[in-house]
Amino acid sequence: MPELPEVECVRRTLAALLRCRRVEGARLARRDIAHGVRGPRDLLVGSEGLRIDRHGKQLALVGASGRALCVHLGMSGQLLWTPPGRRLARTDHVHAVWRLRTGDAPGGRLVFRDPRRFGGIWAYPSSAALLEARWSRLGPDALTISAEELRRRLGSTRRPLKSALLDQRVLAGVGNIYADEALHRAGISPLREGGALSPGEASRLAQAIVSVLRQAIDGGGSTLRDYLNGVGEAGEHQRRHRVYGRRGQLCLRCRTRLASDLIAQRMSVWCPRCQPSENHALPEGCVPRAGCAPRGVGDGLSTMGDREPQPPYSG
DNA sequence: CTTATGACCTGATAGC
DNA sequence: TGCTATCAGGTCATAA
Repeated sequence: MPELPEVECVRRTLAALLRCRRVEGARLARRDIAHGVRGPRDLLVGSEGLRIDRHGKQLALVGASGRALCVHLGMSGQLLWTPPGRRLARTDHVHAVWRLRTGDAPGGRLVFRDPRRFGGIWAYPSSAALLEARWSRLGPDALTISAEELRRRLGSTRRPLKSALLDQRVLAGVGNIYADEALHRAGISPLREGGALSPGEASRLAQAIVSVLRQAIDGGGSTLRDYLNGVGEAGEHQRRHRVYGRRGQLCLRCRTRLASDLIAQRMSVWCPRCQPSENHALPEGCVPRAGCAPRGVGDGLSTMGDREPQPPYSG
């Protein structure tokens, strides 16, 4: 379910809470969603001063002792904190519960819920071990991707761009929603060959990826169905989607009817006019095609915030 | 090696 | 109302 912005919102809403709490106990309701968990310590019981990191769509809870627990929300996962004395909002599909403590007082509970069970948790003796076993296999975090690095990661792949952008080994954090949104903002078709981007196109795409992800984080993420942040709040960014979920409707930039098709088994939506599938070899910095209004003008959507200083995403 | 495909799950919704 | 089919934000193993 959650892509980078949603996972980052979960991280931010939990960071301060976890930093000043200790894990008093943990309960694993389903063993099959947990990996490498042999005892309570693997679930961070006894750990305090928890840090919460993120790479792409994955989270890591790291105790002061160094023990690390990777949490992947998969498609339908939630990591939710509930204050002391409050009952859980939902108890179905709750696979793990951590009982927290603040000094002598109860510190509430942290819950991992995942109806579809595409997510899970992975325990490691250290954050270095987690990095080595999991995060080293991912591409660079999409929130900080540069044009040069994006182009390098795409290499000479013949796959459609959409397909390459969804590959977490190329770039970590982009999923179906933000791939389509970024490609639309960049004016590049999802069908273009991944390895055939010009430096100018790669630059537009990298900027579009970073800015759409930042905007989405500012908007609290996209809540389409059941995404909630770490304290149970829904996001608002779905109201700013320009192509995702709008198949058959008109392009908000040029009023052309949006095209849609399955690419890499995922529904993809794009504007055939703003995002031509042929590379017209335009000079660097050129807006994709005549007839399209300049980006951010006349579409009723502000691009403010695109150039704000980059917020921290770790620690 | 790269790329494509189906499998893994549950729940919401549309259509009959 | 109740049934079935389809679709959904993500990976993973396996096959081509």
